[in-house]
Amino acid sequence: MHPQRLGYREIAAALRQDIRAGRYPPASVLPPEPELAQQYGASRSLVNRAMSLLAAEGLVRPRQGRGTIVTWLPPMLHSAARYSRTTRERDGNRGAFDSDVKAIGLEPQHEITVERAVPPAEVADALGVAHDELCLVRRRRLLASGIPVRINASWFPLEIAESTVLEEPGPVINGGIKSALSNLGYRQTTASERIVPSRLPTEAEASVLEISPERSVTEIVHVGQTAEGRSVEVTTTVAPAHYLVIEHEFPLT
Amino acid sequence: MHPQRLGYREIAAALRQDIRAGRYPPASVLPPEPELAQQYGASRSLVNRAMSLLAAEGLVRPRQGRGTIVTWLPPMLHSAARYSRTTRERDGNRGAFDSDVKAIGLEPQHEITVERAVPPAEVADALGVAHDELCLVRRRRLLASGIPVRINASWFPLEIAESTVLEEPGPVINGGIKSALSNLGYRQTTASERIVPSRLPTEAEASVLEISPERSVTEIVHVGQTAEGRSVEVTTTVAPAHYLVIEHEFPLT
DNA sequence: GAGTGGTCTAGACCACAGA
DNA sequence: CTGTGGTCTAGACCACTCG
Repeated sequence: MHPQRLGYREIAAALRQDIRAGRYPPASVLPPEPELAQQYGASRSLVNRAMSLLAAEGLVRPRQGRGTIVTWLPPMLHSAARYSRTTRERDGNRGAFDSDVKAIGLEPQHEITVERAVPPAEVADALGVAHDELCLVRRRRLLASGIPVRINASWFPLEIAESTVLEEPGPVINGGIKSALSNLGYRQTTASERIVPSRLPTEAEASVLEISPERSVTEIVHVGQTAEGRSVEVTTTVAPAHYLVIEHEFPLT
Repeated sequence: MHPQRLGYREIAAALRQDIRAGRYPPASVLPPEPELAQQYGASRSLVNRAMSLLAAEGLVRPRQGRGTIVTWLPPMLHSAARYSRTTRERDGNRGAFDSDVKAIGLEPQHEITVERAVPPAEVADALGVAHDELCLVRRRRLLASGIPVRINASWFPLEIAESTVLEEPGPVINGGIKSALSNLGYRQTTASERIVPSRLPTEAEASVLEISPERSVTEIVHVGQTAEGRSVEVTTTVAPAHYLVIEHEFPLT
């Protein structure tokens, strides 16, 4: 099949190209490693090492006993402007996510849970609540044909969110979270974001996103404030690195 | 030395901890792989695989014949607010970078080149010039004790920058680029940025940043515009992923 | 049970840097 | 020349999934 002996980087490159070219579509299963080894005239160890590269890049997700699933999603999903401020505020990206995923022939899925919990210290500080204070948290997990693409957690002080529309379970809040908060008398006028482009996932994140522990993630922490300077919403986003592109625009003084 | 047999992830974890704890400081050289193999009671193959993990994370840079150099830099350099808008505009981050690097006991270095070149299509489009039009480009490479930390390229239309202070070589432009452009009659009022948190480097980038091809990078494309909507400056930043943290604040409408 | 990926070894050869 | 990391093999055993 392949005339020359290839190195594991070259095997990875070949598979990478096949995947991006659509020869192995997203959510499909790659041929087993022994078969690929034969195709490329290499040992299975070598193919396995090539696979580790692709897994770390996020193109692929090997699972013991089940085979290796293609987790690469074409640029459409990452691409520009969709995650811009206006869209995000309008509907929490739900619509944009759904149409992006459908556009590449996959099935968008949402999992939403609403609960009361003590936020991590970083979030508590941003919200200005005590480290042991219960808050309301709305968690979402977005998937494309079973591939986890992003997780969100939106935190609100109980004082604000208790027994409001925010505490209702269900996939959509009419007009979005910021609109709902505004109706409750907490209109946000400024927001700040901290972006960590790449870090290793926590164990919990790796498990929920179904990625290997060495696959890095991008984290965005969004804090919304009212005109009085009160932080009323902290939303954290964690996605496997490369599933996100971020755009923003700002005035220069 | 180590009672139990460790897996390569565990060996990597042990080394990771040692590095972060300062047992192997930045820019120092790790013990050779055979020695580590003996320490951990494992084969060299295993240690080598652990090293691949650390290299992909960017904690370490193994070089044939020379040994494995620690390239991890403590959070101080990444940490918040330093790369915020105000600082970046003030002095192109030069001061902040120098003091960050010195604070961890390393030597900051800058390499600056100024030349005329045809920009990549993406930059040409952003500047609104033809794809074959010569532009002025100021390139910088920032290093900490020989470890490349970041590369920048600032592009300007020749029409604006020809024979101005922007074309002078040398490390600093008094007051920064935006100030210089303002003095030339091109005051910027808005900027937009596109952030690609994680992607594989081009060959050229991997070479200039001295990273392996599978070590991902973060890219920021910054476009500055005048009140008339003319793009007068495009600055691209590429850094090994995890050397950057980004913060910004914006008004909500 | 059969087939998948996950891990590991022992040893080998190579490319490169430096004394 | 020696010692470094880079690559590769052949084979082994394990853990997991599914029929």
